[in-house]
Amino acid sequence: MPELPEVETVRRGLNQLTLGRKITGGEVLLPRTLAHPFSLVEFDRGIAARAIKCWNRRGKYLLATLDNGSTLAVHLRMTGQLLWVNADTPLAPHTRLRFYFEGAKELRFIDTRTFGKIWWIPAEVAPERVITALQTLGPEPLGHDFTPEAFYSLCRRSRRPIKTFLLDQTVVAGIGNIYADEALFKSGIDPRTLANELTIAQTKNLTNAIIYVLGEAIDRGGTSFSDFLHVTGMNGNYGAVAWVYGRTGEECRVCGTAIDRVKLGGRSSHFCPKCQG
DNA sequence: TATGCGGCCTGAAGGC
DNA sequence: TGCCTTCAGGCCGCAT
Repeated sequence: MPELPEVETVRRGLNQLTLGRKITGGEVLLPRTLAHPFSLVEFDRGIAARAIKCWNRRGKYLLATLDNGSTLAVHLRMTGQLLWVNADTPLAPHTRLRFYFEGAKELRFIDTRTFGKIWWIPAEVAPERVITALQTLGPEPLGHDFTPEAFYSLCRRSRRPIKTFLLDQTVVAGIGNIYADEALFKSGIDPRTLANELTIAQTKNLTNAIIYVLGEAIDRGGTSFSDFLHVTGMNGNYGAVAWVYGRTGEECRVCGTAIDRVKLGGRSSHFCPKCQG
């Protein structure tokens, strides 16, 4: 599922391929994919004849600024993919939305489980007013605001298991199940540990581990655990080096102990009972 | 206010 | 072989 590294990889790809390109129109194949506006006509009118100035990222949100100041936003959720293809490329199953571009190119939104969302927001409306979750997003983990001190201060106020805490996008933006497990392994912390029971040293280790695993995954072009594809259709390759995620029963790469799995907040957590004891 | 949990959704995998 | 159940998980809304 796309987390920060995958979304960042997609953003970089989109900036290479679509910048300055003019959208000629769109087609919404699954109406519930469109979160805003509700009217398909208004959406089509909003994006038509607009060029893409740049793609930015906030947490797991992709935000494109168009040449008239309006915003095109995309959240891939679990299985969403953006693919840049020639217009004559056969339509893949689960294609939910198509953006037509000059030069017989298309940007297609493909989403098996249909959780993904797309917004078009006019220039006179702040994106945060429509996508209200943007108002409460926590700091970017690879930004200057994400410090061990600030993170420790937040941890002190929560009695949730640290794994559940990390998945809260208001705490830190962009972390999902995969990288939460990986960062907790890297810092030697049991995912069931209550956030407010972490020591200063542990929160510092965890902060550094989050920054490390996210940075490494971006360098490798995102994970290939599940449905993630680069905009050109290439797989990322982080999955080959995962420490614990998706490795239940397999030997820990450090100590050889079998990787264990527990449910926390309805989500699977993978960990090494010895290294994270 | 903080926390937990169900629902949404579809394909894959496992059990019978 | 075919059917049924379970599982995967990001986010939202509701209940406690």
